[in-house]
Amino acid sequence: MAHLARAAPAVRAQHPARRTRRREPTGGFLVSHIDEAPYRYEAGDSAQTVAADPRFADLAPGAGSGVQASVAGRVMRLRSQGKVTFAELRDWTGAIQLFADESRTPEYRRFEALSLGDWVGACGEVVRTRRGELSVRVESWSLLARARRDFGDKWRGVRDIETRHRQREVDLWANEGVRDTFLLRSQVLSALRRELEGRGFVEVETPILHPIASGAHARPFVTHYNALHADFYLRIAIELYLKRLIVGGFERVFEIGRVFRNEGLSPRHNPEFTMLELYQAYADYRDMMELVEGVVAEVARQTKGDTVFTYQGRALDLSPPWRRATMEELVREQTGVELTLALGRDELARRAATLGVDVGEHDGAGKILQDVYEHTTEHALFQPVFVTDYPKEVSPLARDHRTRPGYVERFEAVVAGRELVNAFSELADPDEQRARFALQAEERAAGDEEAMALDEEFLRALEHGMPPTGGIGIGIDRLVMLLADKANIREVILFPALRPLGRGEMRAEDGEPGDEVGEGADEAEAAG
RNA sequence: GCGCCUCUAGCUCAAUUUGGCAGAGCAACGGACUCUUAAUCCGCAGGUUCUGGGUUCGAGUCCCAGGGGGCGCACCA
Repeated sequence: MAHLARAAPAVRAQHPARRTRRREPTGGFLVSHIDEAPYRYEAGDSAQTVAADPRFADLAPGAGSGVQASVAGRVMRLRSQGKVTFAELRDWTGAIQLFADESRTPEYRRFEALSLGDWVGACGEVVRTRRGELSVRVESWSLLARARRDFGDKWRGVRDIETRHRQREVDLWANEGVRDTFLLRSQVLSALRRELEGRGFVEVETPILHPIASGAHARPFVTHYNALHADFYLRIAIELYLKRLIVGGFERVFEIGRVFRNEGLSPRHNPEFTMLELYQAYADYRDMMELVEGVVAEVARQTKGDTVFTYQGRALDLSPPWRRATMEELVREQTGVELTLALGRDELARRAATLGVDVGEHDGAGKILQDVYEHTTEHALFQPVFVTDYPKEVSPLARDHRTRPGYVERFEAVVAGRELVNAFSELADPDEQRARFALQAEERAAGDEEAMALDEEFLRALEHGMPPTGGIGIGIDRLVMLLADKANIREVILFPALRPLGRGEMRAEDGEPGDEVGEGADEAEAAG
């Protein structure tokens, strides 16, 4: 409270707004017949279709094509040269130059006075300038919208990371490659759906507001449903509802959606992130491995053109089959230390300590094994690997391993040192599942706030009978990071979570035009 | 939550190691120019140096507290 009072927004707002003030040019041609801010504009061509049109490929410098084109976009470069002006117009597809000259362009002086960032629609003959640049000669034009703020340095764009993430709309225009990253993200989602549908999977949508947040180890966000006088939770996983659909007869089902976990931010964690969860009846975790490596490789092929590419300077090969190794094999490989549940809790704790891994008082053998793996080994696994056979203790939803007591049939696919996929042969026995939840309740009682909550409706569903089922969860943001070669998750999320700006800061930046005395007249006139 | 780093004009950055009048490029604004490609040239303007205290004759610079951001740790399947 104290710091809010000190922000004194009213005082700060009296200072001149920091935004770049753009005024109507005062050259004596304020009365205009140029259509400004029309309700619609029909551009028959895109920058790309004009630039790539074979009819213009051999157009000689200084020659006209006799073909009319009509384009719309933002003015991103402007070079005025007396009685001719060149403008680079950028639209979704690319860029095309506009060429205006005093003799042909209506209200040429007004065109010349455009600002960078203005939205313009223009049409005219496609010509090649004397210097060889393919251009649309402006024979009519509209000012579709004005830019009253600029996009930063013409050459270097906007470097400030905070601005880039808070004002993504600016980042998208100011910095090269940003749009491509998000376009790639869209293509990845699209390819995933295509691949899954091609394998007979059906996409569904289950609730995001959950009365009980379960299905993962995580703390939820809490919200309140007024009509029901009840607290609800934003989902931390999609799992339990999807398995109920398997019970309901959806044999191959998936959902791509946002899940929410109330935890810290990091270059690899955003509190809301996109998860793909998928369940397949009659399948086990080995089937899931084949599915994962097949689908991920295919998505890479469709979006990157290859399953081999560089990630953060290192060659990464996603071609199937991926290596399969147990957690214990990998730990031994990495540390030289033999760890197995058969050693017992105390011996495991001793060996963990020699590896510099802290062991909690309540940690069981399984938790210790997992901690050692995560602290010593996971980050070192760069090429894709299926890490298999997790301790039962840390896997309350996975089915007992068919041959190894104390373990479950679970794997994580690790790529570039990070978990990309978590999957298992699903536990289907309702009594066993209830017992697993009971163990989780004990852990919760012992202080583990992330221990999984018991979901009675899910247990009832299992009592109706769930066939053998394989299931997987894929972190979509991390998959996109890999394919887009980004080290920070915020680079692949359009609007990542950031601390909200204080009221004072917004106020100061959005000062009313009136607080600059003497300039209001120009703006008022221009509006008429 | 803890530690380290960081915050200067709309944007990108300067501001001698060791405190001495806060600058440049870009864009913006006014103007010149009939073929530009980060055009060029002339002119003009632009600042609570994140905020609040303190030390000092003097603070962008040093100290304390707070805020935003980055990275690491913790947390986190």
